Amino acid sequence: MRADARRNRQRLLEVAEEVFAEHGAGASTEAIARAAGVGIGTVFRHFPTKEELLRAVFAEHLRKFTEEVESLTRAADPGAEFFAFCRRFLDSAQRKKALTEALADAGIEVDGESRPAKEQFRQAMDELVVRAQRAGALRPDIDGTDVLALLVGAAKAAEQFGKRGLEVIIDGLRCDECGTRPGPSAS
Amino acid sequence: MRADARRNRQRLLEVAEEVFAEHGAGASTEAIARAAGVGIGTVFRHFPTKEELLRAVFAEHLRKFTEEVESLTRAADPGAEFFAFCRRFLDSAQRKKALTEALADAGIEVDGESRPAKEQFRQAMDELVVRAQRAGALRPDIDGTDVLALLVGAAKAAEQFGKRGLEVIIDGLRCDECGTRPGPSAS
Amino acid sequence: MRADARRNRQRLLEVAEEVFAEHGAGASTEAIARAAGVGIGTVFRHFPTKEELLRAVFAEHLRKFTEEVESLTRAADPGAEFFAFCRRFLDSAQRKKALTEALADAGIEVDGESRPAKEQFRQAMDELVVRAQRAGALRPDIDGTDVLALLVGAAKAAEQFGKRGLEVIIDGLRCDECGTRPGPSAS
Amino acid sequence: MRADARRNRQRLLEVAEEVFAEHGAGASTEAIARAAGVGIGTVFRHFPTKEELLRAVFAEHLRKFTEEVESLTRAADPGAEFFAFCRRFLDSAQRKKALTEALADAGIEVDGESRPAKEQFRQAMDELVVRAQRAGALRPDIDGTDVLALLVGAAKAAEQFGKRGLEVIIDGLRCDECGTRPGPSAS
DNA sequence: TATGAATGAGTCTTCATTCAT
DNA sequence: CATGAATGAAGACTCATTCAT
Repeated sequence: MRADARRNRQRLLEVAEEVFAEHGAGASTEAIARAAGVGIGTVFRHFPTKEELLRAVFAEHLRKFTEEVESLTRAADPGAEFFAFCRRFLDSAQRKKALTEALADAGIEVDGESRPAKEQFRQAMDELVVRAQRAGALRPDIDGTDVLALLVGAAKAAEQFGKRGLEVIIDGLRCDECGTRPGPSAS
Repeated sequence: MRADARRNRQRLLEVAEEVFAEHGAGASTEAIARAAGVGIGTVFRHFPTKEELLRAVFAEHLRKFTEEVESLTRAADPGAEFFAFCRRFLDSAQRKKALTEALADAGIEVDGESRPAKEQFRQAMDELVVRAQRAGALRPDIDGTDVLALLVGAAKAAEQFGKRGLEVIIDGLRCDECGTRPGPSAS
Repeated sequence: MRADARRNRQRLLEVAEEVFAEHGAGASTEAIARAAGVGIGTVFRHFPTKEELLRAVFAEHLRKFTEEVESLTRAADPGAEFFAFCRRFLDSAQRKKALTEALADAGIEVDGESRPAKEQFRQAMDELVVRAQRAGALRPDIDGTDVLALLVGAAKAAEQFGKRGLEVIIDGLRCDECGTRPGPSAS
Repeated sequence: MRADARRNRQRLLEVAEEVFAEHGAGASTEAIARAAGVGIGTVFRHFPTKEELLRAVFAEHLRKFTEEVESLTRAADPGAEFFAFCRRFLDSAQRKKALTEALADAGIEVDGESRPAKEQFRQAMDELVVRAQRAGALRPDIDGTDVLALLVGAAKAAEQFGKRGLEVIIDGLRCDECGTRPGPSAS
């Protein structure tokens, strides 16, 4: 029986991610239940509040995202991989405005449960950044949080203006002229 | 009597800007009426639809913003002035998330009335950018729209992460090494 | 000054008749003010309540209608004139559903002011009927009120089904076979 | 659970018929909810729009009415039964002004769902009329739609003037003197 | 007196949440 | 556990009526 429940919960999370991504956080709980093929009561059994559902969806999103970032730290060319990651981020952000905005909130809300997840996520980002910096591809005066901020901002900008802004940001991040730039040389 | 009405309308716009900026576009019309100290009927008399109210608030915001940008094109040092403007933008965007997001939409919705206002705004931005580029302070391969995109993105990022991201963007925008950078040298 | 007022009042009555006839009694007072080219305050100065406006419009309608009916009692051929009147009634009722329905209420509401008007109207109808009856064209067991009822009903029916129903009613009203019909011979 | 819902829906229909009949279609949805002893949300769950509620009430009314008419076509004396039906119609129309008016619209609105119901209703009326005509009790130059029109009109008239008008109409419908009347002898 | 801005009760409708089945 | 019917607070919008100008 609990297998059913777990399967339902998972399905709900996936469907909700889909629906929220498409219609924003304003999507009705009923719409999600319908899309998941369950009764609305089931949604509220698993997530007693719409906010909790949103939180859970975001947590799942964060989890998958963290996983991806972590996997990148095993890349051969950290510099190239870093910038490829940036571009990939924008692509995926297209269809997930709401979630990307939620991702932006990763810096703020410090309530219990998702704390560790956020911490892990930040560590992964930092690791990614540090490796690229060590490879001399990335300016040394920023950290993972800064990069996330810039990417979220770039995604926001891309919503309306296309992705040209990202290239400026990337140029600002590069360290091609590390030696000549006045920026600090220590992390 | 029309003086009263105009005063009320103006007051409503200001209050609505305040309220929307604080609580987002989801703020209830009633809340705005309350904040303005008028009955709800008055709000709807001036703005027959919530959307029209939002539009009007945004139009006012855009107008003031355009004015500011235009005033900058008379600055002595276009380069310095440009970067100062960027920083000022972020400061003012703090208290106006919703409006800044609406500003982002300036690129999209092309419905009748606000069209000219947007066009004027874009021209002002372009002028600002071109002058900074002529002064050799700004990379030549971008235009006013790109800058707006980046600033909106930076503001979005700053909501959660502070303003450090802006510096990266600014570094990406600079043209200290115009000659050495691989970017195109023509506008 | 009072000339202005009187002219305004008259104009309002006419316009209101028009508007109520077209959009029903649900038409907004503001719409009437607009159509009359006056401020809404003026409407309420002349008719302190929407209901009073409706009443006044109806009273005017009734007055004109009574006039017409009275003029008919001077006709040469009372029978022919009577049936012509019936047909004319339907034609004019087309564009004035709401008023015709209001006319139906002439039988009911017995509040002060319009009492005499209704009485006068009923007398005119009775006179019209009696003359047709004396001419042997109309069955003798009905009175003006009955005829009004039938015409109002026919008008209602005609809204949806066309005017064929009227002919049946007319056949029922005729007295071609007065002698043979079992109906009572006294009024 | 669906049993409950069905019961509620049925109850709502009945109550709504009552309320609309008494206060007209302008009666507030809230009033109906109150009268039915349910929350307003329940009304909107069953009938997502006030218009849909009105439609449903009318459809139910039409259904019952059609049933009654159909049952009459099995009567022994079609002529007597026909006129009895006319009189009964008026009686029932008393308490259902709004619905009777809606019935009048049966001739007009031709939107999807209620189409078949209206068709069935009209057939039943035609059958009723034809049988009375075959029995020599009804003039042959009219059909079911005409009769409905006349009855609706008579009901409207009766609202204000009582039922005497109906007798005139009935006299117009009779065929006692079919041979002598100038009306056409073919259907 | 005319005006039209202001008012707010009332209307339809949505949606998160609860609970009987 | 799942279901979906019931709930009612809240939101956008309308309109008769009042009143300052």
